[in-house]
Amino acid sequence: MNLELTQTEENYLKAIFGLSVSKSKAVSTNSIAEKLQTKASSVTDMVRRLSEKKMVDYKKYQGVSLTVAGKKTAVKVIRKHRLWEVFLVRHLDFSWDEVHEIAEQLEHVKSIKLTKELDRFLEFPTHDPHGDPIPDENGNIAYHTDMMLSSLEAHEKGVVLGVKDSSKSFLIYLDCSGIKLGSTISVMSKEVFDNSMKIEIEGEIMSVSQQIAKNLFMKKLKNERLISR
Amino acid sequence: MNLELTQTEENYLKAIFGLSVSKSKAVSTNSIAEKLQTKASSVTDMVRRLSEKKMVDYKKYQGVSLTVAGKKTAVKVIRKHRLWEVFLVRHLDFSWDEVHEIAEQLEHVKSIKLTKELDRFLEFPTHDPHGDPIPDENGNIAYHTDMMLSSLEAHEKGVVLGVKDSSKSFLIYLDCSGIKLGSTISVMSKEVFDNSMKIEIEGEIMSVSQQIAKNLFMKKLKNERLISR
DNA sequence: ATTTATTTTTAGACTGGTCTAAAAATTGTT
DNA sequence: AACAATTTTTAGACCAGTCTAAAAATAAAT
Repeated sequence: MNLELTQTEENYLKAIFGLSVSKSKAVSTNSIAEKLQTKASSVTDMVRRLSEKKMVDYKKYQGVSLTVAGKKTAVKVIRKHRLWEVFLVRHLDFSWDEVHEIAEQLEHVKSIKLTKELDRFLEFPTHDPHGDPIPDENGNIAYHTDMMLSSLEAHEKGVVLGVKDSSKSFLIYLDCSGIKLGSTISVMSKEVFDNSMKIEIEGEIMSVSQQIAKNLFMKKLKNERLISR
Repeated sequence: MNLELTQTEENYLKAIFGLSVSKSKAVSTNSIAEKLQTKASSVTDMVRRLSEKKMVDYKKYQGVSLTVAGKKTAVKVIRKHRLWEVFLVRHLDFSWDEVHEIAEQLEHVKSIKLTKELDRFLEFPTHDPHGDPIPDENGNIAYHTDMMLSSLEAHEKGVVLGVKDSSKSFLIYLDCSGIKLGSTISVMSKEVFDNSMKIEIEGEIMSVSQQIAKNLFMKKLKNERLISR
């Protein structure tokens, strides 16, 4: 058995990692299949291989969870992915909704020195262009425990730190609406019946659905209205 | 049949391209096998596939040659390889003997915009760290027709432009000897019996074998001795 | 608790890429 | 021209990764 991991295997580990963040329990075959756009039977096969390589714990019909080695590998790949995203946006003029698929390829390039030097070149960034934290060399992740836009109340304001859903369509929506990382948003009012919000951003007033508001990480700002009173 | 090329297929095209530069005739199965460290039977299989994809012309027992499409693809991959090498050396503190294997991975990342932006970011370099020319966006390659060190005569001097053999061991040898791109070398004398040369480089005097001298591209400099006469 | 629905796994087949061993074609030598 | 040596191709097998279709296990519903 070859101990080196293929790109596919790394992608499986990443997917399992992503799924096990929210649920602390074992991850189901079907959920992995859905996330990777493949079939459950393929997942079963792969999970068995990863189990032989001691990357996941797996008991038939009981789902999978990452071993320490598996988690370590997944985090390394995520680190590379996010570092490349920073590079693409900062130096190659990509916008944040374009970088994902390219980073998906770059994340599998194998060279410890490469990752290290890239990190240094980028001056040790802590977050990628979507606001997601970049794991450090030892695999530690500084999750930001900030609130979502949806949990801000009327007359409060905050700064956009990142997105939870980083699907292309969502990112494009944000671009079109002029919502960027670092944008300051003031909540004007909240509709009771659908939880949509009227917000003000750089002078513009617009409405966002709860769906949108639930996917924007915000840093709440001291409310100036209170101060000026 | 899938028209997208796999990394392996791209590597075969690159190898065939490399082999057909020197020999204008069709390339032999064995030479490809040797270059790619694989077996002749594997080459036959792959060449048949590439032939179906109209990337090579192939007649049994008659060797292979690239079609226009095949050459175009090969050159694109080489372009990406060399651009990444420039990036690694210039911005990530790699030395020229370390970059090859990483560039072998990066060259397969698929994104037209990526290549374009990388080129711009690097300010449109014309040569990679080994002195090899970087094909332009249209696939044109500016081969330098300069001479080898071995063809310089005693009392002549020149500047190191690049290497022909870019094997790791050779590059390491050059590093240790203090021979760099841009170094000025003066030929002191040539031994008749083994064609080795006594050279002077940055004040140091050393001896290089013909083997070495035949693999260094040089730009001959006007001989100051002649001028001062 | 038995039946039904869902999830998961197996079995078997396909593709891309590789190999070994043997057959076929080409080239070299006398 | 005939034999030997070399090169190239075929045949058959294997691994990684995928699929479909069917079987087995688990979960849900009555």
